[in-house]
Amino acid sequence: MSLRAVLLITLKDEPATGYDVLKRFQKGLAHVWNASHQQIYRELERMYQLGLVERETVPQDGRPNRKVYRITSEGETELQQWLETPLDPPVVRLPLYAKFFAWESWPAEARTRELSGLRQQLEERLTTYRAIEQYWFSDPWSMPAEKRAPWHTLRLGQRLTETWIEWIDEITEQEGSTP
Amino acid sequence: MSLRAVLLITLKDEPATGYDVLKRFQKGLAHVWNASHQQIYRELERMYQLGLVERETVPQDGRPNRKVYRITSEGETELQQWLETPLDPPVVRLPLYAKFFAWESWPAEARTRELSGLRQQLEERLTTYRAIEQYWFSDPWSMPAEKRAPWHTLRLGQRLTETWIEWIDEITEQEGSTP
DNA sequence: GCAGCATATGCACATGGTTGCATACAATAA
DNA sequence: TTATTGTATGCAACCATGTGCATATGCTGC
Repeated sequence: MSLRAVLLITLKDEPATGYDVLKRFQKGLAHVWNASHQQIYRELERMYQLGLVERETVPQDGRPNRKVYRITSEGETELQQWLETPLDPPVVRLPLYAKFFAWESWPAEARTRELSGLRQQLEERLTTYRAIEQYWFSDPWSMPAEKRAPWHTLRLGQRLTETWIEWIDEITEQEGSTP
Repeated sequence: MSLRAVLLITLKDEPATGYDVLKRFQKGLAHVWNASHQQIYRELERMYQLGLVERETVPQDGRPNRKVYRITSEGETELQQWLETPLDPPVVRLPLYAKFFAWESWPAEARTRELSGLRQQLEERLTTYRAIEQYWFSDPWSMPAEKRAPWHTLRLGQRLTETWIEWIDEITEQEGSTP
């Protein structure tokens, strides 16, 4: 259901084809949401069947027609409802935790690789976050609240990533994972 | 694949029936991993077909037979391989983020409900974590490393939860979500 | 005496997501 | 010249997970 909501949000902002949405995900929304082109096309078709979006087929020569989707009032209602319904608490299910429970069988060398690899990914993520922040939100408080809102998600992402990194550093120090 | 690994880990620790595993999840592992009884029975059956576990059927009267599963050497190998392969970076896909991107359509009242509800859940989770820590890990450094390992996952859970709470508090202060 | 829970397993269906494959052409780079 | 990338859509199969239902009985508490 959440993918549907995300699609409705982005279509509300501006009508788009499946391909356009894919690009939006890849460009500005990758740290927030992601979906394969398959998932997007399928969901848009379903939403069309349900009347949540309408579409206009724009012919092109030499290429498949562009299907431009636009949110309908039914779609707006659906979105509104979703926004007003509190979300389920997210399920915790981290495979990494499982590895810690198998400590005895987990070779120290593999552990080092795992944790340092993860740490590097997290660092890269942080760099991305910082770049996005500088580019889009260099002065968030001069923005109106609705433009500023996405900045909050970025900030949370940053902090959670930082917490992860601190944790990894502590463990590698304590359990001697750096050989 | 991770559920399979988790099952292998817990079976390695001690042979068990599907039901036993379910109870282990509910008791000691809920904050780490969870799965419905359906998922467990189905996966155990599949693993049996693949030879990763063997089973002994213990008849009982008046009740379905107990099928006690035990890890095989093929299962051990599989687990070993899983432990040695670094995990994929976890996918970020938080529906809450989507709501922030729909700020304009998100009624302040719904936002308050959402965030304060979430905050409460997080507080409860923290309480649970602290209780587990006191009960199982009151003196982690006196434990051998392999017993202490699960404590690290608990610590990470705590810190991430705290980070979330701080973030919520900041937002509600800044954007005035507390009426 | 009966409701509800614990024990113990399982089928069937639905939803959400991934992966592989297919089509078709234009523009750009090697 | 050929290979790759970008535009644009879609089918089919599969994997992971969740939900509802079914079965059968013993034990515990009201």
